[in-house]
Amino acid sequence: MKKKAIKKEKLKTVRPSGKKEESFFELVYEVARQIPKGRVTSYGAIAACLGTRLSARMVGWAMNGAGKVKPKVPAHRVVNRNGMLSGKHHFGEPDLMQRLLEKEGIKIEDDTVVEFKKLFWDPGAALF
DNA sequence: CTCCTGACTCAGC
DNA sequence: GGCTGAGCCAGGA
Repeated sequence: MKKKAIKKEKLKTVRPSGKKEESFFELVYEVARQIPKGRVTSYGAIAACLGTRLSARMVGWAMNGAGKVKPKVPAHRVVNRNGMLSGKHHFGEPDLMQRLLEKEGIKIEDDTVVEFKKLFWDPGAALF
């Protein structure tokens, strides 16, 4: 297990050379799709993985079309930094997101992922 | 073309 | 210790 060594990492300009001009959205989609089942991540983590943790908003915004793109993006595995299901209201039904997570073995309490810290999946460590 | 909002996060008060 | 403001990028009116 790796400790949280990502304290003040330098903002490395992650420029996927070779890849096409993938917009922030597509990058977010790709990362979100890499989330293993039974694991969750935060918007900031994805944003930070892309190099811009300040654009965490865009991550959430990108999720706006998560269920529209193909393959479908497991946006329900993406929560805010506190582990709270901030986007549950955008799944059509507020209980849908929680149900999906519980189906994967993730316990949800008070709209928050239990042991979120433990189930937290770091895209930066997993992909790189 | 311009303005604003939006599923976040950090820093400041 | 809680709330507010500012920053990010992209899409919609």
